[in-house]
Amino acid sequence: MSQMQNVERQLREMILGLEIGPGERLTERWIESRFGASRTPVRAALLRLETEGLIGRDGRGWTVAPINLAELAQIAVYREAVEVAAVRLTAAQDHRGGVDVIEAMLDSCDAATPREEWHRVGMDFHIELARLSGNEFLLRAVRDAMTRLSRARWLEVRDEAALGRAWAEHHAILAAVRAGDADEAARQLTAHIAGSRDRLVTSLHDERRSLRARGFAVVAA
Amino acid sequence: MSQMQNVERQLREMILGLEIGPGERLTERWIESRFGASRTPVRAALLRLETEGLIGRDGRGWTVAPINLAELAQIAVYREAVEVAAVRLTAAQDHRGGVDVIEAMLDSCDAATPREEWHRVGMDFHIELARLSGNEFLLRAVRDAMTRLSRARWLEVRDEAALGRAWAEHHAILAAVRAGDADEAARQLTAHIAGSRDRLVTSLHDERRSLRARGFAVVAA
DNA sequence: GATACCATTTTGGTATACCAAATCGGTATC
DNA sequence: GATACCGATTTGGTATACCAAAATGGTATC
Repeated sequence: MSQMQNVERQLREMILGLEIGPGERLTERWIESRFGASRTPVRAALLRLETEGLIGRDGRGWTVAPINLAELAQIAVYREAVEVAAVRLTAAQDHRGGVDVIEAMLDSCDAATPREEWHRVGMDFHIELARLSGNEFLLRAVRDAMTRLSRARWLEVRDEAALGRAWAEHHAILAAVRAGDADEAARQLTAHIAGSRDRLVTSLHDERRSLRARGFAVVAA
Repeated sequence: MSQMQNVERQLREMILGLEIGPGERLTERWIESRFGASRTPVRAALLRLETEGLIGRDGRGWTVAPINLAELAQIAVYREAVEVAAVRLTAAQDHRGGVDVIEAMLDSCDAATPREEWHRVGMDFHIELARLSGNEFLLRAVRDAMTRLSRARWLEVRDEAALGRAWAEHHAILAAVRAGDADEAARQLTAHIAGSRDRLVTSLHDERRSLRARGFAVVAA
């Protein structure tokens, strides 16, 4: 694997894992020494992460993207458009096998599963569901949206009940897809995304002071 | 303007303007000498154009993205999802002023207008319509889709009648938006995108031999 | 005449040196 | 004590040198 991919992957993990906080400044020299690569692959990695929306330019210089509540709301609208389109395509095909795999993925989470795994599976559910549509652009869009939501979802304070509700909604979506009922699948998915957005934005809005106290930049809605 | 932006912009224009043909190989050294920049900004520009889908990697080395009929069909599905979502949002708001501006843009094209301008306005119509939604992600998605469609639309053999029909459909969409009729706007837009896709894929499929004779890589559906 | 093989060249990947501009610290002034 | 100013430092932008791997072309062999 090239140095560029190495730096890109590790830096992305540090940002998504909040090891580098939202709003934090990055210097190419720091990354260079941190990962033992020269500036050339570092710059390449930064350019890619910029297009992913994980970092941005602050005049000259680089900044980790802040948590932006208005942006989260806009992403929900975007997600709904592409995910509903994808699930409608999938429901119109015969994808029972693919649905089974996704359902097994959901069921692999239980009380003993670490929170990190729930987080990953919660995103992969949407990505894998989009993949079944067979449309590369819808898949890419969903993956991109999930990446941008990742940190916010990680910071969200989720209670057991909310997680259980989300999983029930996931199952309901799959059931509709399996039945080939595109309208019902779209309805369930729309409701799920709206609920997810509301919980997310409410939680982060309530927690914004403590997040800022941790040094995280949070942009209000 | 930095060298990187310079190279990126000029190279994009050369690719979209078909001065560099679909499927053609690019070497960093050639670009370097062609634009009088060193390899550092050249590499940065290439990385950005890669994320735009205008160039891709061919093992080691860079290749201008071929015209891909299957991809064009997938983009149509993607476009429909995001453009319909955007136009529904817009119709639900009061955007008469914005609609007027777009309509004036359409009306600025007449028999004396060069084909290049029709091409640009035909894409800007969809981009500006998406902008009215106020959603950055839907706008970005539409802009991205238009960029990827640009070369194919330029190669398309369009007769006067088809262009007139497209313009009439544009006006119908705007009328529905102005009336606040989201369902009608969505219907008109969906039909417009489907028709556009059919004409595009059919035209390029018919012309694929002559395109290949011009040295353009055309991937079948 | 076709093909396998080797030397040469070319290419992308990387490291690094240099520059101008922005930033930062400290000092002098009010 | 606040502030304006100036030099030292840091930073991103760029050019360039070097390397290993891949592509190329020519040659020898069958």
